[in-house]
Amino acid sequence: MSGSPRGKAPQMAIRRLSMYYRTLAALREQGVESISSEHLSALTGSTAAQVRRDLAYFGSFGRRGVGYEVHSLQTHVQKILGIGEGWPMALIGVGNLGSALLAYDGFPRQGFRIVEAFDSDPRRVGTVIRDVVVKPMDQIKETIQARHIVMALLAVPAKAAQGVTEQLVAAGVRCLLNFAPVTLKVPPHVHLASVDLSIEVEYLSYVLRESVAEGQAAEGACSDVPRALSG
Amino acid sequence: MSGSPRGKAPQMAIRRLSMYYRTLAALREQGVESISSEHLSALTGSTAAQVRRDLAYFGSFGRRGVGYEVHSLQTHVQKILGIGEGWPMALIGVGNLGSALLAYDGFPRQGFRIVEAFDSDPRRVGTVIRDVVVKPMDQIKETIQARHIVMALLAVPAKAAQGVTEQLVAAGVRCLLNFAPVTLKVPPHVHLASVDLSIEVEYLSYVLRESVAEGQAAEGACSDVPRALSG
DNA sequence: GGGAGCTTGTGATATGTTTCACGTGGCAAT
DNA sequence: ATTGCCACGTGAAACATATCACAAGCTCCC
Repeated sequence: MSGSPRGKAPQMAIRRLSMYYRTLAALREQGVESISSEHLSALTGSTAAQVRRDLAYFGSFGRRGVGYEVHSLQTHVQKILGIGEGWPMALIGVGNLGSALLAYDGFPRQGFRIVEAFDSDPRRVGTVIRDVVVKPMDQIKETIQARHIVMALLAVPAKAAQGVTEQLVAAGVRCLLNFAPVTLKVPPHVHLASVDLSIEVEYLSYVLRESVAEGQAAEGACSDVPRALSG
Repeated sequence: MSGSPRGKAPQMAIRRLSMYYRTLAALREQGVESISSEHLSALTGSTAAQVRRDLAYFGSFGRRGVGYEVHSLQTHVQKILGIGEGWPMALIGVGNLGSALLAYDGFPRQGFRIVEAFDSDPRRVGTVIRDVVVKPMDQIKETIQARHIVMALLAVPAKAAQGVTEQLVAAGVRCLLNFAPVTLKVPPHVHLASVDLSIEVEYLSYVLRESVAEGQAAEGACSDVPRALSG
């Protein structure tokens, strides 16, 4: 019954599943065949109960008294997350950050690939990075529709972000990962996640200031940042 | 009484304050002098009650019947977040991502500056990017201590991350923003936040899969990703 | 000065998430 | 077989966060 959620999983649970997945992959490479919720939680900075609960949202994958079989659990988590569907991705904006995203080997390793890249700068159009040819912006719609791309990475300047978003939505994109420091408006059927460096740095600035202000040593400042999946 | 929190603010509240801050800065550039919680919430993808509550954790900055004075509120939020303390930052790892971080203009704009960069690759050591000279790894400790750097951005390969982290902690760093896809272990007095691209993409993959599976049109798929500060 | 209309700040409430604690099932060894 | 131990799965409790709804306070206008 691995496909039937009992109740719906919190977003944070999904994010933790990603971490479990990565850890399981590493364990498998090391030849580890079985693991307990206790051990897995130690490796991912979670708690044993949390690991069990997170998995329980989707089914029952372990054996009482024994633990989880690494390979089987990895496969289940992979299915849950939709890794391996091999969703092709488009990248918009091939500046410093965009280039870094193209080169990021974490994506292909997890089964995601940037198959198209776009930029508005004529000097970048036509260049080839990591086997991907940079195309001009006016080819977004036809390319995305032709290749049935549903996920896009948005690495354009803040000012251009909303306009590009609308083009992408019009082209049929269903998921957006935004790197621009702006609040994007998208229709309800489009899913949006954002990586906002300023927010992360300012959050650290806040906790730093707070811990300095409150005598620092006192009340063992928690080093965990739940939302940011510390670690 | 702007400095006295009544109860402690949730992490998410802090992250939203970052968004309010950015929005207020933009409003000020546009010459807007006053704003209501209703309007501010619309601009940041929050709700009016949430805006008021988030601010109320730190004081009472508005005027009933009127709203908030943009400049004054921006100043207060800036103080709360510790922006303007001008914490100098160190960057470890000047690969694709590291270079992008050096070039990211969102940091200086918000008052954060990368003042030192390090890399283990001899070919990169000595190069200058954005006025920052790349130094070898063995100078981490002395440099960080000499310049009293408390925040570091970690853009090294996953395998090197834990080792470098320990060097940084030993050097006295208090805050780490980690970009490597690993679970870092840090002592309790060190604050840690992570940006993990695989987690973001896999989360989108999950919600996409979910929305496709559940008939997609049904029950207006929520496009908001609280943790990721959608938009 | 007084009333109308607006928006904040905040108790109370509802919702969501994590943690606890233990029943259940499974393995190993005697 | 029986005993002892282990670790999962899960209802219930505790905790955290978000939402509601309204009293308090301000401004403007008459």
